Amino acid sequence: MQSYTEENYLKTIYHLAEKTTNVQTNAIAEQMQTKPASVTDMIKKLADKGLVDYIKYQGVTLTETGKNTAIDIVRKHRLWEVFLVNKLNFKWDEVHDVAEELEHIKSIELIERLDEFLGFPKADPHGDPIPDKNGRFAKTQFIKLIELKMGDSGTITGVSQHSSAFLKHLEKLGLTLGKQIHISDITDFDGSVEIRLSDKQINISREVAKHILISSDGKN
Amino acid sequence: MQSYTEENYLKTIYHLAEKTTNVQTNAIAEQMQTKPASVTDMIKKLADKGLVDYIKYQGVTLTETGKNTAIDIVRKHRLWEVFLVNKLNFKWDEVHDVAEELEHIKSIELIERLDEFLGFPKADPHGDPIPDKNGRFAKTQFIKLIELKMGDSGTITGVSQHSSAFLKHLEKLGLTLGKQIHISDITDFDGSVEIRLSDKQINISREVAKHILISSDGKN
DNA sequence: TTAAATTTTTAGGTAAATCTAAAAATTTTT
DNA sequence: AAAAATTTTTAGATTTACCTAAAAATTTAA
Repeated sequence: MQSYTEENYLKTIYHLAEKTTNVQTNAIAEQMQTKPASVTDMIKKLADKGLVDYIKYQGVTLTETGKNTAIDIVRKHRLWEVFLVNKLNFKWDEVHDVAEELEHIKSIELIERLDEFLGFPKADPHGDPIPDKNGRFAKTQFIKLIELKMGDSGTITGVSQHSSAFLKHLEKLGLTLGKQIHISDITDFDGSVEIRLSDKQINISREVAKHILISSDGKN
Repeated sequence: MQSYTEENYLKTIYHLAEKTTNVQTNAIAEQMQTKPASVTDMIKKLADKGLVDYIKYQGVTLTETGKNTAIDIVRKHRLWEVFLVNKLNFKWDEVHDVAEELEHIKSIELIERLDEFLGFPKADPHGDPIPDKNGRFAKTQFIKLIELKMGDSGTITGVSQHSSAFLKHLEKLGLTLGKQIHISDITDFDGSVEIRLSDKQINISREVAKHILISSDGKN
C-alpha cells in the first residue's frame, strides 16, 4: 500500500517518463513543487519498495509494479474527471484539482462501479485515454495542430496542456473536443494558423496550435 | 483549513457529544483507535485553533466553528453514501469505509453539485439526516423499536448501529428503510419481538430491536 | 582536458501525528 | 477521608515528508 505522497510521486514519474526514458531528480522536484533533496529521499524509499529502479545520479525508471500502480492512479483520475464533467456539469477547465484528490480514494470496487456508471468511457474530458481495469489503453495517434499543412482537415481529439487559462481560451474560441477543423491558411509573419470551423473562421497563435491534438481524417 | 486527521477528531467529538456533553479523552481515543496521550496532544492543537473548548482533565466541547466544521464533514459523508447506494448500487452495509475517505475531499463546489445531482436528499441510506449547506437539519423524532408496545405500528426510518454484520442481518430479515411494521407480540421469556410485515411475520431479538428506529405513524 | 556550471546527494534539522512509560489529577470505594 | 482505581497529562521518542546548506558527481564550455 502506498501513501498519498508516494502515489503522487509515481504518477509524476510516469508522466515524465512519457517524454524521457530516465526521469531526473530536478524534473520531479519541479513537477511536485518540492526540492531536489526531498525527491532523492523519496526515490530511495520507492526504490526500497521495488517501485522504481534507481541508480545514483542517473535518475529513475518505474518498475513493472510501479508502472502498474501509476497507471491505476491515472485511470482513477481520468474516470473522476469524466464523472465531474458528465454528471456534475463541471467545465473541462475546473476538474483537475478535485480529481487530483479523488484519485487517491482506495477502493477497487468503487472505481469499477464508477467506470460502469459512466458507461466505460475511453477518454477523459481532455481527450486523454482512460486505461481499463487491466491497465490497458490504446496508444492514441494524435498530430499536433501546428504540424498540419494548409488545406489539411481533422477533428480535435485532445489537448497537451491542461491549464485552466488555456482550456478557457479554447472554449471561448469554440475549439472543443470533437470539432471538425480545416486549415485555411498559415500566416508567414508569425506562424499563426487560420482555421475554418463549420460555422466560422478563426485565427490562433502558434503557441495555441502547439497544444491542440488532431486526429486527421484525411488530407484535402 | 484542517488536516485529514483534525477533521476526523472533530467528527468523532461531534458524534460523541450527541450522547454526553463533555467528551472524554478516553472515549475519543477508543473511537479513533489511538492512545489517550495522542488525543491529549491533538485536543490541545484543536483548542489552539479555536475549534474546541478544553479544560485539563475535564474533556472537550466543540466551539461554534468546530461544530460547523464537524457538521460539514457529516454532510459530505452522508451525501457520498447516498451517491454510492443510489448511483453506484452499493449495499447500505458496504458504503461506510469509502465514505470515510470521500468525506475529506475539499471542494465546496463539488459537494453542492453532488447534492443537486442526488436531488437534495434529506437522509442517508441508514436514515441519518443530511445537513443542508448551511448545516441545518431536522432533529429526527425516532423511537427505538424496543420501546414500542404490543399492537403498535410504525415505519422503519433509521438504525442506530452501522456495522456491516447488523445491516446485513436486517437486510436478510427484510427490515429495510421504509418498511411498515406492526408489533404483534413481545415474548415474555427473552423479550424478543414478534413483528408483522406486509408479507410475513418474523421474530427479532431485543438486541436487534434496540437498534432499529421507528417513526410511529399512530398506535392501534 | 581542465575549469565552470549544473545536477544530485548527503548531513543535519523541523513539524505533524503518533507512541510508551511515568507522573499527576480525579473519581470511586472502603 | 484515606486508599485504590481510573483517567488524563507530561516527557521523551519515533516516523514521514519535508527543508537548507554544503559536498560530491556529472555535464558543458573554454
